[in-house]
Amino acid sequence: MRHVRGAVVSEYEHTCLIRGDGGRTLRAVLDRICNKWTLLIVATLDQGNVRFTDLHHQIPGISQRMLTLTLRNLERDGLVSRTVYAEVPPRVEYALTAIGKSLIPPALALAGWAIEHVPHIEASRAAYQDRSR
Amino acid sequence: MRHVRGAVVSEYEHTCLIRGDGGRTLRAVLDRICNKWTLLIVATLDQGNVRFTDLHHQIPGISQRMLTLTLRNLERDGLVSRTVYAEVPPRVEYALTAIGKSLIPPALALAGWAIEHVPHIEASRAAYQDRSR
DNA sequence: CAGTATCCTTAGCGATACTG
DNA sequence: CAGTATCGCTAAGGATACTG
Repeated sequence: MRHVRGAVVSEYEHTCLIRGDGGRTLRAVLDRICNKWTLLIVATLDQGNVRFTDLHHQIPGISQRMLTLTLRNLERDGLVSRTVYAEVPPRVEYALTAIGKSLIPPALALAGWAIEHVPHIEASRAAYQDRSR
Repeated sequence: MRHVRGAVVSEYEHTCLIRGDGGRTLRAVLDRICNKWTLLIVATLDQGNVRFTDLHHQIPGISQRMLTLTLRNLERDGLVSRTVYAEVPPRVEYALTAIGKSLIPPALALAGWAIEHVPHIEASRAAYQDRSR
């Protein structure tokens, strides 16, 4: 319960965090986060410094192209740091920044919700299919 | 704390919630949630029963088409209920189901993160732009 | 009021091949 | 090792017009 201009406001008002500016702030995040590989990469980088090839091996199914692109976006947004070592053969290590790390708890909240509810959602989808036949 | 091949492993192991099945469960949710309108609609429906036209007015910028499509998907996944009243003119009310409501806390976690970090992220993007000029 | 139907553009992604 | 470059597909979404 919260108070706004003296009135007691029920829980639903919290959702103004979501609807706030017409959803623009939330969407700014969703647009960066909700692509196919970002959260997987962030979760993988949570173990510390990781090299390009290690990421490639630890994330099944990702192509070099998408790994590079997603890492560039994460670097550009300041969630991931990229360190190049002047060696031969070249070595590049990626790591989460403080902001990158701070993304993990909310991501875990979503993952927890997923694990809890996805089975029911899939059942619901299947039932919906049957109805329209 | 857990041990892997004799080494002590810290918190990062929590992220197996995300990486678990190669990220399939999490992606099943992200795929439904991360489109442009879903979370906005869910947040708007948190106020209770809402009619189609009310949703249309309360969500700035959404087209009839996308409102219908997104609502259908939410209904199909069991997050939203749809009630048709046999009246003239027609009346249709949408509401969150229990599962739909349960999505709000994780969504708020993400929205909170967004509000806290998006300014810094945008600054980082701008700086990145400048560097490549 | 509460939708459908149609057309169209763009962004995301995969596959493949090549390189400093 | 750590990437680029190019091509091609598909799905998301917007604009507009129509309807039981």
